[in-house]
Amino acid sequence: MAVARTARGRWVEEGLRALATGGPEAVRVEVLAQALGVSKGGFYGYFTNRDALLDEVLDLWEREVTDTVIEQVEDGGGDGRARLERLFAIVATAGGASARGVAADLAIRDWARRDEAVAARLRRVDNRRMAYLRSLFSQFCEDPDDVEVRCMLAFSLRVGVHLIAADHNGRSRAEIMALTRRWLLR
Amino acid sequence: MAVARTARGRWVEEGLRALATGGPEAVRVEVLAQALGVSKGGFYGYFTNRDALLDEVLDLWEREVTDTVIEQVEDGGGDGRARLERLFAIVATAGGASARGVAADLAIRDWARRDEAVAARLRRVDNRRMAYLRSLFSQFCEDPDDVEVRCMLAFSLRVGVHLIAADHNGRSRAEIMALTRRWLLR
DNA sequence: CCCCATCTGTACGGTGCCGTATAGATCTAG
DNA sequence: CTAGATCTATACGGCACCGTACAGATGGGG
Repeated sequence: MAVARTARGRWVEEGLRALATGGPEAVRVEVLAQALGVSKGGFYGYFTNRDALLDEVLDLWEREVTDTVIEQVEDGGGDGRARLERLFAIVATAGGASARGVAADLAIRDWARRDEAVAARLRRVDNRRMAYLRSLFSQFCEDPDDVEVRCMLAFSLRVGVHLIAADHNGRSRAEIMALTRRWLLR
Repeated sequence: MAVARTARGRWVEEGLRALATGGPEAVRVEVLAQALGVSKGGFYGYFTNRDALLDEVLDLWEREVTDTVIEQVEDGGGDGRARLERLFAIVATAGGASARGVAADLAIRDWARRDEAVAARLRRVDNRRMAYLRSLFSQFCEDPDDVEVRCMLAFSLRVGVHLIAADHNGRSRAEIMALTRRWLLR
């Protein structure tokens, strides 16, 4: 995530950070102001109100999330399986720069359950992701039903891994994830 | 969910309802009071504060969620596959009485991302569910790795289906879910 | 019938936040 | 340097909510 040059952009970025870690309720003007080391006075020069900020936070998320990962995978080349493996690897490194991205993703999914406008945005993003996933699985799966099943499972796994708290009979989550990814690619 | 007889129980139930639909932030004493047609005066006779209520809401959820479904599945008998099919069917009927159960489940998963105490409860519940799932898959899968993979996929699918907004190339979500369940049982 | 325990309603102060108003600071052009 | 424009800080009123205090109602034993 590029550091915003403008003061306005800094508000939006800080908003996304707050959304990722605390959900939409945590995006408060006065709290963001303090985090930015600024008073809230200027905020209403840039945004008409808190909702306008939330809208732009979602804009930023939508822009960031759709393109970044897909480009990263495509740049490496290779066939469908190779690209899927790379995609899985990128998603698996949740400890790195994409950690906040994942958190924002989860926060927004939960938010979309209560807000139709957010749900509409999520639908756009998910459809783009799903289409990309479909294009990769299609390269080595004949049956379109099979493709769709694998897409749904892969996508669910990506969400579920961060939301499911169960252990695995002594094995580590990472091991199970590796086994599962292999299963989805067979 | 049995209707609570006691006033105290009514607070907890209403709290769970609020949690399910609006997340933990939506569980407010004064709002619940209005929903119950009562003033908030009495609340502090039953609970020391709002956090104590949230704790009991989680207790209620933990009790309800672990036993109800498993019993329902076990009562029908049959082998592992039959029981899994019944389990899937029960979970799929999200429109019925379990709709609030699913919503609470999702709200608590999101909440657990920010609250370690909630995460610990979720771990208990998820481990129980995962253990049950494991016992069923084990009945027709030799390889324990295979069992673990199917459990993780089935569990992720159950969470993901409510959180993923993508369409399916013209097919309905219900169709894809049916196909996916068959895939997991093969 | 009355007394005490228990429950419920109303009133209050405190806090964290929103959005507005306004005054000061800073920066740019002439 | 000065005048206007632009950004920032502070102060304010309002609201929703928490938790406390207390006063009235209610309802079984003596």
